[in-house]
Amino acid sequence: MEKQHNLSKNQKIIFDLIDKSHEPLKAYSILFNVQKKGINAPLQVYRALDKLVEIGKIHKIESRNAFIACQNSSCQISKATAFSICESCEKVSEISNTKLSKYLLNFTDEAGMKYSKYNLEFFGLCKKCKSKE
Amino acid sequence: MEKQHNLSKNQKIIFDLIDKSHEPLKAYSILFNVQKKGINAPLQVYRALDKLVEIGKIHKIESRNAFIACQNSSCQISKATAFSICESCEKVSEISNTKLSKYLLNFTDEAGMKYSKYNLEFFGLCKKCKSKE
DNA sequence: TAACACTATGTAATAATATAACATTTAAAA
DNA sequence: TTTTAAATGTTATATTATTACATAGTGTTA
Ligand SMILES: [Zn+2]
Ligand SMILES: [Zn+2]
Ligand SMILES: [Zn+2]
Ligand SMILES: [Zn+2]
Repeated sequence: MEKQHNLSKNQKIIFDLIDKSHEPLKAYSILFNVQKKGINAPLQVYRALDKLVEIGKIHKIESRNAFIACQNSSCQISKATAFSICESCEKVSEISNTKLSKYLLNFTDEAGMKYSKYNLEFFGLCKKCKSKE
Repeated sequence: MEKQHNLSKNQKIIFDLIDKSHEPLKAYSILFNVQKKGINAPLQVYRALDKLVEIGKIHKIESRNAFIACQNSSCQISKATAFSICESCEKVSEISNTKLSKYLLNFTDEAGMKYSKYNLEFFGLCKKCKSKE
């Protein structure tokens, strides 16, 4: 059972926008879209994003500086994330694969270190783009 | 046998700086450090960085917006990269592990897709920082 | 209730990261 | 040589993110 986080006003506005979106959203595009709701400054957006990332409701796609809602209700820890990114249409999907996450959380490096946190981004062509080639 | 890339003047200056460094370097820190060599503008740095990433001489640490020299002579393709990042001292090491890369390059997602390119960043505490806890 | 700690908000200014546009030069290939 | 591609130089600007400071709400506890 995960801890219940009651989102604040700004957090809820911004989460709802990201959650409704079918593509990753960038901070300033979010800002533009929530100005009618009274959020006027970048910092208001970044603060909400930081919190939402921290509690695992959204993830940052590092290679794109963009944010998507978590698709995996069990990953609200937000510490072991994997995504597939289409290099043609920029479609991003979260990968929820138990075997993969187990493998990576058990991975031991040369120095014998294990890591409880990782971010993995796969790149390629999505099905749709592949068929168009 | 990899293709030999003869670096241009700016590329060589910037690669040498990154290669000598014991930590990832950020673009504007690079700019500052090469101004005495006649490189004056951000774009000159970014162009060299883009090329060096493309040919696999350096990698970008996406979560840090910083660049390190490739430690793995066989990965000049620059398409399958893994790093460990210390969240305390920010030390970054490239992970060269055949089993890991084989596992990830063979990974098949729910839709049956395989990916020939990925970037993986592990986070934790390095040995030194762990012992200080 | 009052005092306190903690979280969130509002606002302005600015820092840090990255690209667009255009002119010129150099190097490699045909 | 002619042509093509790659690299450079320069200015301006776009995009992403944080610092600093003031204020307001929320929950806890004395
Ligand atoms: Zn998730
Ligand atoms: Zn696609
Ligand atoms: Zn490498
Ligand atoms: Zn460390």
